Amino acid sequence: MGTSLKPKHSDLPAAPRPNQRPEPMPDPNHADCRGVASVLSRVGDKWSVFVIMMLSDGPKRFNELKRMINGISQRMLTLTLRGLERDGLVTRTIFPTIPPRVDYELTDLGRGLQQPVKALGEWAIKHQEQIASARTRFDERNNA
Amino acid sequence: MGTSLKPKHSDLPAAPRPNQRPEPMPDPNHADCRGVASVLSRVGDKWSVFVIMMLSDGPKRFNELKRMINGISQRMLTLTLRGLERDGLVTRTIFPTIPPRVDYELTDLGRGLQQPVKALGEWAIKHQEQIASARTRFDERNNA
DNA sequence: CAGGATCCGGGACGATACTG
DNA sequence: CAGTATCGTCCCGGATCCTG
Repeated sequence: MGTSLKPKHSDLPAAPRPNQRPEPMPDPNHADCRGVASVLSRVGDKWSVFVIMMLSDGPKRFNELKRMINGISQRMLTLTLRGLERDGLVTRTIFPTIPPRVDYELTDLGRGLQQPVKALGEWAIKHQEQIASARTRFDERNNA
Repeated sequence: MGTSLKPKHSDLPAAPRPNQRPEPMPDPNHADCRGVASVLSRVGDKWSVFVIMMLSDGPKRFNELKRMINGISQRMLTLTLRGLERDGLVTRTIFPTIPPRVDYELTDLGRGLQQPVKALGEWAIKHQEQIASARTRFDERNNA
């Protein structure tokens, strides 16, 4: 698989990323497939994307992010940040002050990822109406 | 959220897309957020991406896709194709022959989506080593 | 303030069996 | 061949309580 650690079955507390399954491997021409898929999963993860977006303009603190994203639980924020940190997309800097302070910041890699993601986001914005109407049409023509 | 139909709670049989949750809305500046997020989810969905890839070079039949993707269950293939069809990314053409034959083909919209997706894929390939090593480093430095 | 530990429901997904 | 129906499992993710 590539991403997860497979703690066997249970709910490993601080799991770096409880994502992905055993990964049956779609048998592609390129063996890169798995790695690519795991990156795509990152992008498909709503929270990860939002966090990356919020970090666009400089480092942020934990609760700062939590407030900005509004709707994320602290559990998911922690998990998401751990995942991003694990992939080398964000850095986590601890200030041993009291009360404690932790800053999260995009790495160069993370900033690099922003570009293709934004491209996709712009495509999404540009075509969201087409998609929305396609959906309603499909739904209408397809229920009693 | 924009993608699903919310059959209330149960497992609606032919649900266009049993994906996504109630969508707490991350309170972004742009209201586009939801629509964009749903598109990103599409891309994050491994199967959807693979199907789109396999359809790059012309229309394919159901079992043809199933064999090409190898590892996908017919259930997920059906669900995935329905989702893509619903979003107007692929078309479904039925030939009332016997035995039945159904062709799936990318729409212009679907082909358009390929480009940003490929951009992302290329980024992923280009940096997968960085990410992989970041992961192992993270994992090593972080377990007893 | 930043996050670990736990409990728990619901939905995603696979496997199997059946149909037009 | 191209699906649909049903069942069961797993695990994602929210809510809550606790700590340094």
